Amino acid sequence: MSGQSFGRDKRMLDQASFQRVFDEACYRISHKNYLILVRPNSGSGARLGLVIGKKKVPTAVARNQIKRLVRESFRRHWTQLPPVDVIFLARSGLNISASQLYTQLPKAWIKLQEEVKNTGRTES
RNA sequence: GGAGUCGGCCGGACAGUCGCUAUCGCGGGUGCUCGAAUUUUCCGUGAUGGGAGUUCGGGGCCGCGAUGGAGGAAAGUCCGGGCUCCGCAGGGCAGAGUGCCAGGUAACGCCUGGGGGGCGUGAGCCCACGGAAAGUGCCGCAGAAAAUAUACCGCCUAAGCAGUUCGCUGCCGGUAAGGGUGAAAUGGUGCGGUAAGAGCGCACCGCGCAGCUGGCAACAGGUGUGGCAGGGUAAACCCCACUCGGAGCAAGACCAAAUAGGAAUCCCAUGGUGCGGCCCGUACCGGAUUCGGGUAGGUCGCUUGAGGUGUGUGGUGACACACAUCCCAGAUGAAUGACUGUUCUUGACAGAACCCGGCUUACAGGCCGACUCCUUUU
Repeated sequence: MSGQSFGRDKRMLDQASFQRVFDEACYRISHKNYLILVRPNSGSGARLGLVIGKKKVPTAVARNQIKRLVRESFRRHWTQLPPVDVIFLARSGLNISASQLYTQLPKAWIKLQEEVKNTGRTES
């Protein structure tokens, strides 16, 4: 399996997984336009979940674009990430340009990686 | 050349790398799952039994390869169908919708053709376009009066009465021509007529009625006749004609763990516990297998269809028919993308969610065809 792939094992697929992260998120990375919640998982690698509300991003085209950008960025940086569940939440006003979001996200992944390393917490 | 009308089409392109998803093919890659076989083997009971392995086949997963992968509006969810489930003897009422005529269609509030009215020099465009003598309601402001009519400014003084300076004045009246108000004032114009006037009479126009001609019809034309009914509003109630059962793919169908409870059959023990002093009796308490309901979850529904394209035939046309040919998204925490490069005209509105036919709304820019008006040149 290549590190660049983005199969079903790297996505959060059911309600239960989402609820676990919402209930006990260990880390959160906040930005004006989005919020990232993180919780270590027992699996083999990081998994991504997306929450893009219709009220936050009104048009379907914009929602799709944001999802694709975040997924793409996650896919590229997956090898650097510890085994955690990540939820990307859109906040209102996330209608910024595509390239802007794409350049911001790597910083968030690096920050996430360092924070997990420093605290050293893992799934017990 | 300029201005414009109508109809149709396109909605950046190409290459490379890395991804997502569906289908197909290949691969003894597979520690998952289902079924069958088994001369294999292990465990266990009081009894039926329960695993493990091997072989074969299917599915899933994994790898590789090939191919396909958002729209003209996918949108708004405003109409009409298909498809599901529920309801339903038949009829009526209520409610909702539609509303010139004919045709097309599975159906429509859609489309086509025609009629009528309005706008435009024109190509063309627009119309909720049945009924106001069935009834009810409403009609601001202005105006005398907004609907069983009425008389503000006016006009007249013929007839009757009174007065008189014999000019006329007043009363009783007549009238709706003119003015003024308004979106709208009880047909219009002209002539006659009259005291002044008035469909009071006549001509033409308008309107109503009757029959005639053309047309399937809406309607049009012309003939005769009636002096004229009588404001507007029906996207006010209403009347008339026609149409309509309800819910929606979270429809619906199937498979089905774990846990709890239920039913049936078999097995052995005639055992334990409660009631009881004891027997009898009665209630509850095992194991195995099977069955039905059913939750999480999964599968189907799910894309071959009132389908696209081409040709021919019929029709003014919407469209229909025949033949040939093609298969063109099917996701489900929800795919159809990202990056790099080249190029042009620098890319708008915008994302399928059961499927079709419409309507409406949004939209950078571009292409094609037909037609109209103006101007110039030959």
